[in-house]
Amino acid sequence: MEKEKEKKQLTEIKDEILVAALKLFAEKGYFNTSLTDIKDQIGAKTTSPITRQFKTKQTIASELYHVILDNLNISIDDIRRRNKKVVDQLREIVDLLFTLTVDAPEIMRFLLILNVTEFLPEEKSLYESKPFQKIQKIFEAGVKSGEIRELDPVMIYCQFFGIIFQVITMILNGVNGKKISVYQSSAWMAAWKSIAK
Amino acid sequence: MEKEKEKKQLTEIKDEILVAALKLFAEKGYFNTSLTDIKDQIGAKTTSPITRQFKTKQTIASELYHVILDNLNISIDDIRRRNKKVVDQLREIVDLLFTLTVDAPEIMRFLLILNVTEFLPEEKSLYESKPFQKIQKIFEAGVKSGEIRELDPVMIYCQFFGIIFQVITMILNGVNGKKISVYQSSAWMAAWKSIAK
DNA sequence: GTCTATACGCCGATAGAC
DNA sequence: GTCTATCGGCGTATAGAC
Repeated sequence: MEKEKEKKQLTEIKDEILVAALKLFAEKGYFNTSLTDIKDQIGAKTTSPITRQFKTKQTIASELYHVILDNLNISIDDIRRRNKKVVDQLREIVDLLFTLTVDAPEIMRFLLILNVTEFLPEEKSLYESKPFQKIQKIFEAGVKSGEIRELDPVMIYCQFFGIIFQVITMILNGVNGKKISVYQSSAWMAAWKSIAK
Repeated sequence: MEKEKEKKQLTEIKDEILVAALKLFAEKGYFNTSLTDIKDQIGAKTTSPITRQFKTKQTIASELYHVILDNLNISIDDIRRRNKKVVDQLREIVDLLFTLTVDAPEIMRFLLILNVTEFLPEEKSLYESKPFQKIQKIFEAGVKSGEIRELDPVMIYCQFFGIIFQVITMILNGVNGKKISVYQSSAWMAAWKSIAK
């Protein structure tokens, strides 16, 4: 049996910090969250463990953003591999986003509600990020295959994700209406219908 | 001839501060803007004129938010008065929002891109604000009159403004595509079509 | 790898002369 | 109503002992 370690592994503590930071950023925003808050959240006595792993507070947010986008990217690759038709791919992507909204709202708050460019000026916007560029390739394929109408690419993105993101934002801000699953299918239908041939 | 005043009027300086703050908030965000920045923007030597008119920095943002919403509210009343059909009212509201996007992008950035609740936790979200509650009354009337489909009220809002806001956000972030007027009419058509009977 | 202690800067806000 | 001067506080980040 492995002896219980008091001092945590590097990767372990790093993840712990990222999770804590994500939670706080999503709750209060980046600027309203201090390193002291993060320190309290992980139950440390000082901010040393944090500043050791990450040079600056910005680095935490930056790594967080990358981890989230990378995971999204992997999921989208998986979805593309498993589904042939564009409509099925998009449907699964929407399902994924709503699942995240319910199971990990912090992630969706970070992506949709926080203005990431305000504290990470170097980073690309969501629209220009790898996973969402990939999704725009899917739109393109859909236009070619005749599943999607021949609209301006920017408009396709805006119509589809405008609706999806607005509904998710509502849920994140706590609309007191129907069940989430109802909004999910309504959102999907409206978003798809707005671009489908 | 009136003698040139060195000391500015109260309301005059107040407006000047609000305009300066709006510009900087929209550019860099609330937290990246210091009172010193605002002071420089209005060409004062110290922050005294600012802290005299507004007790705190938050107050500036708060008054700004109210002024913007009040003006929007007035415009919407005017639009409702001048147009009978719901479709015409909504069309004019969309025109107004796009006009603001071109002529006063700071205002739209403040409303759509900044996360207002992060620095004004007491204030209502855009969705719950007076002018947008009023617009939801218009949606309601449209459903009654048969111009709009019988959808969930939240979904009507999300479909219509999801598309409109997403397009405006794209423009504010500088999409390098078609002319704005093209996006404007495309956005209107898509948004209206998504809720029209 | 975590602690104590501390430095440093910046910003918001105030007091009082002019 | 604007200036000079200054205070207090917070938050980031660092240095060095354990």
